[in-house]
Amino acid sequence: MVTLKHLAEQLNVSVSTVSKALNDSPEIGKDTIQRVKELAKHLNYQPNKMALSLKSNKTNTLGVIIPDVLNHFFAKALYAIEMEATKQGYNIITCVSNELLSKEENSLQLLSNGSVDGFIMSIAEETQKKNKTEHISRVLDRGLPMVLFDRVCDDLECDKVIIDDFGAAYEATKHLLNEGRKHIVLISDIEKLSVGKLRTNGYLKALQEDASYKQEPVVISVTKADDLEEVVDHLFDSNKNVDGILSVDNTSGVVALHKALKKGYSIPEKLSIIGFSDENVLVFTEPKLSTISQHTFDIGKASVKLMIDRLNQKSKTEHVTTTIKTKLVLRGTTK
Amino acid sequence: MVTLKHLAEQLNVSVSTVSKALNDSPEIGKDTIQRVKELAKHLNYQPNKMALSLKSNKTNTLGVIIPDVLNHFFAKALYAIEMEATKQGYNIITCVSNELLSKEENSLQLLSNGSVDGFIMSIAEETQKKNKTEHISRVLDRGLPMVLFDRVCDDLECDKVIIDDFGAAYEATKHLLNEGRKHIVLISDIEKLSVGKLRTNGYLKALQEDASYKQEPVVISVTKADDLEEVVDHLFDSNKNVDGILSVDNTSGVVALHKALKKGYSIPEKLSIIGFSDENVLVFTEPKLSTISQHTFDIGKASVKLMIDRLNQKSKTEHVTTTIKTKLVLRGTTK
DNA sequence: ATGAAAGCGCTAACAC
DNA sequence: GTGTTAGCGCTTTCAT
Repeated sequence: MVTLKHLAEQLNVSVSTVSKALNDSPEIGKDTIQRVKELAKHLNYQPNKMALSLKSNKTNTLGVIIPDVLNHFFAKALYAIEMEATKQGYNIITCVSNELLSKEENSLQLLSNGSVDGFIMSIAEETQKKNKTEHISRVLDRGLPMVLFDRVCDDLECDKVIIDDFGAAYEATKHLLNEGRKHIVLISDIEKLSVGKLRTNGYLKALQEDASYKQEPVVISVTKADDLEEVVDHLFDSNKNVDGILSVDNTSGVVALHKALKKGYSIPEKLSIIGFSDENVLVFTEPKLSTISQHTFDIGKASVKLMIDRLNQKSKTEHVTTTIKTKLVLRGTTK
Repeated sequence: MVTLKHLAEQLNVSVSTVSKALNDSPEIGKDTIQRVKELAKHLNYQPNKMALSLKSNKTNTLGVIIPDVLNHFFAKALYAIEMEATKQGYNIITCVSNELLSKEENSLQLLSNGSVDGFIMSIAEETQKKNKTEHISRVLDRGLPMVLFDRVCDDLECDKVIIDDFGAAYEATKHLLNEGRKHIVLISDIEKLSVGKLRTNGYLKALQEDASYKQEPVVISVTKADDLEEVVDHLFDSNKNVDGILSVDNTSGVVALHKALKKGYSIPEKLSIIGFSDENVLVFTEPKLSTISQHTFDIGKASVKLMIDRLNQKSKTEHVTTTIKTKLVLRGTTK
């Protein structure tokens, strides 16, 4: 690795002269600057990142902790975060909590030693279930900024990026109601998560507000351990006259569509389906699934922006929560 | 941030004493060690990562560059890499090349300044098409080790993790032949990639070796710009008597299955389909898609192991190529 | 216009 | 058993 010292020796000047020259200091003569820069380029000199960080106490690196890369939502958020961070001159260190509290604690702990300037994170399922926040507060107390996205925690004082989960589910349910649906079932594999509960509440609220809707709400909660296909099969068996399905997670909408078609439901004539899925599943559906689009890319991007803003201001300002708009995109599975 | 200096001042000893005590040096008295460790724990002391790295010239961080996080194969590889790296005490800095040569060059350049101890990477599509390798050689020349996985380049002298792409496709084609299939079509959206070419060659070889197979091979190459569903529709229109489909990429097998069912093919009686897809798509298929399992998790894990081995040995040994076994998993879309 | 020296936080060879 | 010192690569204040 080429260092300032090497350049200095070769040019018979001091290290500090080289440093200043490379930083275009007005103290240094034009010709010297020229000579230094030429050699630096020629030798492909790169300022050592660690030395820079040690000196400046800034790493230009963000810690990103997501619950699951195999979940397309988080993969896309990660993608957006990486894009935007790169654009802003930041690297990202990625950790996957695997929905586990212990891994989340561990990652936070390990990266809080000057490895990163701040964290962008979405809370693990286990953490939300157990409602643990000390490991996060500890980070905050150390003065490391944190942006929470999607799965947040109201008790924590930090910047957040969310969508209007309640409103999105409410609106989707309203749409089904307006289609004249009389037996709308909600299916969710995220009932234990903050976002899942909000979405369910949106669904319940919409039904409740509709005086002409007589049916009891039906919430089908699937866990990771369950066989999703079996649960969906059972849904159709035990709700013979279902005419609307709202899936508030990534995959169950697609599965419901497949199963419904197989059972001979005519879609969307007899049955409407709306999912929370990403566009990536559309290629696997026919008719195309109507979805609530979360604008995942915007969520990731906004998280980085919030973080950079926070890092760039010395004075502690109020924490902000950005809400990304969702959009109900009607396709082939709704009227 | 708590430093050795803080501890030293509070305890009225020197910084080096504190350092040695925390590292259990035999030079230091038992009681001193005790006192130091207690205070360190109490103050939640964490050794500064940057100082450590600067001193030791090791970062305990790996640079991971993948072409596309939204591709489930790479997401899973990333997951495995993160898991194994964490297990071995390494962090990973993730960059997404987005299949672009320029981003790949950029990431490599930016992280070659002492940010990472080595790189684990899979080559971008554009890079493979243009057959550029200078940016990679430059990294290698600097003495930074690199492990290439999946999409490798034969000209580069470094460790590699691959699967037997040729053999896997060959074996799958053989299976279709043994089923008595007489009109087997290959579909691929990765014809431009090293792995795609190898798989196609495996298919061609198997057909060629079978004297009783009279049909000309049919290779349908899809690009990102094409509408996959349209191409698949066209496949069935222009190959009326197709009775076997080998999809060598992630998604086209699933799409082919859906389209075939819609067109009324009885599967697997009249038509067999084998995909290279990950298990994650199975929930969307009925009957379940038969696939070539790539053991993606093992690929990621092996990459990290190779890297750590390389980092742990001073002497330059021969570069090694690890081949991960694939497995043909027969499910509902084959006889 | 250039250089010497200090210091970021840490380790380790070398005193005492 | 503990302290002093130098040095990792860099920036920056303060001399010259």
